[in-house]
Amino acid sequence: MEMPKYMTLVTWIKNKIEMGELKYGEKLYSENELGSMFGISRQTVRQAINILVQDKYLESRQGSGTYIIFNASAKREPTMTIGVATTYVGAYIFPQIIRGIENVLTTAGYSMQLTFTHNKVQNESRVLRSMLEKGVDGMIIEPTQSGLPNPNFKIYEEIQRQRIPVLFINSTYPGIKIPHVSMNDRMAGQIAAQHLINAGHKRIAGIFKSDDHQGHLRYAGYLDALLKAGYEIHDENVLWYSTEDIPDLTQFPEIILRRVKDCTALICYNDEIAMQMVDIMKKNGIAVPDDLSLVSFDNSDLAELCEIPLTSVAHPMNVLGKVAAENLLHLIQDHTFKATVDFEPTIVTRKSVRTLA
Amino acid sequence: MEMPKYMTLVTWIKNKIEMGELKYGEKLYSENELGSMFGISRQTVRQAINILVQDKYLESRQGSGTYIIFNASAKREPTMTIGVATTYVGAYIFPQIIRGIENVLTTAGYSMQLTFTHNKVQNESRVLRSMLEKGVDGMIIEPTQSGLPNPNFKIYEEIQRQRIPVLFINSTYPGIKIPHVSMNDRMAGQIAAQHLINAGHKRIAGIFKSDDHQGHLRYAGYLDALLKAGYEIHDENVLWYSTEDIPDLTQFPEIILRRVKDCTALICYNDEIAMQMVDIMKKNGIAVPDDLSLVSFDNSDLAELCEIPLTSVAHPMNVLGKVAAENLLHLIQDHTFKATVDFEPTIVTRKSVRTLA
DNA sequence: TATCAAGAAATGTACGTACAACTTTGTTGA
DNA sequence: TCAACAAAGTTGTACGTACATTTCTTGATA
Repeated sequence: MEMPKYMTLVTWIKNKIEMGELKYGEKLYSENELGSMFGISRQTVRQAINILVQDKYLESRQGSGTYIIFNASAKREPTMTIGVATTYVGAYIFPQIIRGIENVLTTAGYSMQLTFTHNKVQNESRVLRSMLEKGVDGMIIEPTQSGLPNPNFKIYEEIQRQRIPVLFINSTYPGIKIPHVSMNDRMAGQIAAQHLINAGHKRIAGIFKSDDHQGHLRYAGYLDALLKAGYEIHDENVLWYSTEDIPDLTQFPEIILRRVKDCTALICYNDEIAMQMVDIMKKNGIAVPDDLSLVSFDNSDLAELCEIPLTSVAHPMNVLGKVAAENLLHLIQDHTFKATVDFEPTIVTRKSVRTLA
Repeated sequence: MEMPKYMTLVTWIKNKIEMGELKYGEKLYSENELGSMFGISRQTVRQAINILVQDKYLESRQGSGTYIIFNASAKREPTMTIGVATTYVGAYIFPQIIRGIENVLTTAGYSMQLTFTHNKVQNESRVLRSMLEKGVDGMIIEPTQSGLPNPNFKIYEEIQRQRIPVLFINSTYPGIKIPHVSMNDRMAGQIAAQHLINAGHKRIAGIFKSDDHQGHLRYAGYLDALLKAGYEIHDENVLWYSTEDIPDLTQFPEIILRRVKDCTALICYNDEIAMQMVDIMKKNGIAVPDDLSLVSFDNSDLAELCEIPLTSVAHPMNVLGKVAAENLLHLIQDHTFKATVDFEPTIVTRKSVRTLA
């Protein structure tokens, strides 16, 4: 005999549950019914049901019947662990965000299971599966490659099916219904450009990240401001880069110099890029801010410590982490909680922008 | 009927095991034997045995018999989770260390449960207890307040009793037998002082952290070098500070200025402090390095980004994290593995030291 | 002495019966 | 209308039998 009769019944019932044909709380067929349905004895049916009760798929109530319970989610006892996955950690704004999250979680008695995706979708996939397997009470995820279509959406479906609360930070995947806590990046882009326009700049170049949704939004905001001011858009002044190119950006200064030609200002995707730009400009005899004004994003330590302190649109950083963690805890309590927050950006003025006459 | 027959058999067997009358690996009576011993049918015996198999007391092997195995508590199954507790995360060298650890753990299929103690022993206590409760396969701990006697040693005893591998990073508690992976701080202190001595400096001040064992060691190395060179030690040139004072150090410049009086050089506990010193000196008309040479520790980003780039003794950072994680995984495999590593420090020369004529 | 095969012994699967304990539901009676 | 009761339905306990599958032992054979 290949598979014991009770085993075929086990898999049959499991399938029914996982396909959603038998839902949470519903009553299963009675032992006698199943017996006659499958042409097996009641004892054999009981054997199958016992296994599923052990695996927390079913629950038997004497005198009443056998009921379906969610195997992993609804009946799972809390692990008091929250899975957190950010793209990077090395430095920059990430440690601040993580600190914000950790503070809240620890205070609430949770612990944080932290992983980094290095902005690779395969890693995101692996991380999410691992969290599902370990059984976390909730997840805070910084989406990877959010500018591109997301291949992990099947996993997100499974997570939602298991009713595990998830919150995105910094970005989202367009078209996925998961709450997010981030800076309003479009408004941030708009503010950055507007700041330069107010300072009298008319021809403004931009460097944006192509594989992040954030990059797209900041670019959109940049366009908003230019269009509102009635200035022309020049495609040749916009440089898109993807994550893999970052280390090389300083290696090819001519590409950048070509973009900023005729421009009096440049908007950089983040402080890190802006700092590299300061370096490139210095080496090529372009003075910042006298010849070229710079505005960047995130207002990290780098903006302060840069040779020419950078005017930068402030990222909430540890406040964002704090709010994300708090909202996730709310979500765990109440699955209908509206957890999405868009932080209003503010700009911090330093010395990298020159006001034109 | 008060208690079902199969239940009385369950408790009887459980008792036999817990009383030590049936030991690990031994064979239980056969189902038929138990049946006749208790005057019950084989089916009923099987019901009892099934329960004990589920509870990990017994293990049935077809054709052979039923055997006693360690019950759940003694035979804890791996959680594939490593608890990591560092003091801070906000920035500085910590993200690098954490990245190093995370990389190794993730590659090996483990996940990292990360917490921060903020260098408070109460937090360390809470964190360790939580890890014990959650059940981690190993721990990487950065000791808090390692300069002071450790009040958590009871917990460390319990951890060792449960044979959970632990590894300290960056520091240790003197007198506790737990392996550690850190920089050789005494040698680092010695190298820092020697570098200044070689540059012709004779009167060298120092700022050290009093509540870290690291601080004590770096101070000891500083003394080593001065004594070896035959220079006098001046207590009034050494400033000790504790963690709580850090934000205030720039608030009381006169305390620092008093210490560096008559000195041509200053050794700072870390880059963060050194950077504050640069600030204070600038505000008080003391030029670095012309009037005062500075050497610091850790060789973090700050050393590079500082107004006056700092000569600093290099901290291995992410290599340290990597090695710590690797050694902990070794320890999990083999509890006798010698996991202690002292990294040999090297000094990175920048512009904060002036060579005296 | 070593090898192999048969048989004994153990657990695994499957069916059957009987009754106990409990829950649900519908009916009866005050 | 409500409470008590009865009946039906469901799972829980317990016994029995039969045969399958696997492991271990033993004895015969080369």
